[in-house]
Amino acid sequence: MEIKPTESELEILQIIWEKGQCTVREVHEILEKTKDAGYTTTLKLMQIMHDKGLVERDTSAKTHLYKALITREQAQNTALDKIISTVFKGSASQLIMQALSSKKSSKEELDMIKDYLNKLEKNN
Amino acid sequence: MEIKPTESELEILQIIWEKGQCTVREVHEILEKTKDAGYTTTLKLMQIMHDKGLVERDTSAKTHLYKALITREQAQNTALDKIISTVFKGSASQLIMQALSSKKSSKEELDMIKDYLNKLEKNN
DNA sequence: TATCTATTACGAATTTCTTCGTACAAATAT
DNA sequence: ATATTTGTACGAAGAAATTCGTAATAGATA
Repeated sequence: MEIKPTESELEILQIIWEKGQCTVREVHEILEKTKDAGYTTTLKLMQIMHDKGLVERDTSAKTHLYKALITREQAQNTALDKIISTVFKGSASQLIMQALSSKKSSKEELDMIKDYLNKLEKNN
Repeated sequence: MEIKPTESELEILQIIWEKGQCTVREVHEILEKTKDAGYTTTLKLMQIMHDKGLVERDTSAKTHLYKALITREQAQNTALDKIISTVFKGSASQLIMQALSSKKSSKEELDMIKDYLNKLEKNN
């Protein structure tokens, strides 16, 4: 089975992940800040996401409540796989180095990454 | 100015980056191995890429020669920015950790990354 | 109860991306 | 010279994603 949310669907998922569960109105209000689309557009998108099995919803009340059916981690991995194969020649370590060099993390973040690396090497 | 190659355009760019420059035929022959589309489809896509300014071409001979106008690094950064903002809550270090944990690199790669980290911290 | 408002349903228009067929031109082979 | 092969140009069909308008309905309010 394939999970490949579209661009707009990811924008919506992000909001749902953050909140845990959402009404269409809540999603739309947040979306509106950065995007310029009508309420029914958001509604339709969320209905389509439901058809695709990306979200589930509780329809017991008039206002439906949506929850994500895929985790952020799943979406992260799908996204990583895609860009690793399309722009990083299949090399995850290339991606990591590029992210390190161009996205400049703080010292704390770098330390965290280093710790994690050490832990990884120990477990081999 | 926005550079956002589509999925198919990236597949083509990848081949051009690899070879430096390409004819449509060369690109198509490689594409064919993994994809199932006609020659004129590849041609059309490359013409569109030219219209968009993603590639330039030398039309002095009958068979045109295409070169990339954006670098792999640019495309990598655009792609990274996009997924960092859509699925990693804006955190590059999150992306790095996730890549480390789920894409398991070899010992050599891990060492390379660690070296790079040390170099980074020194330069601060 | 009657009216107003918020919400869902859904078809359809729009836009973007992909694919292909056909026409024509240049190079090559017969 | 003519036929065949190889290439580009380009319109348009097809597919996928996004956007919106309108209708129906449930709930809230007067």
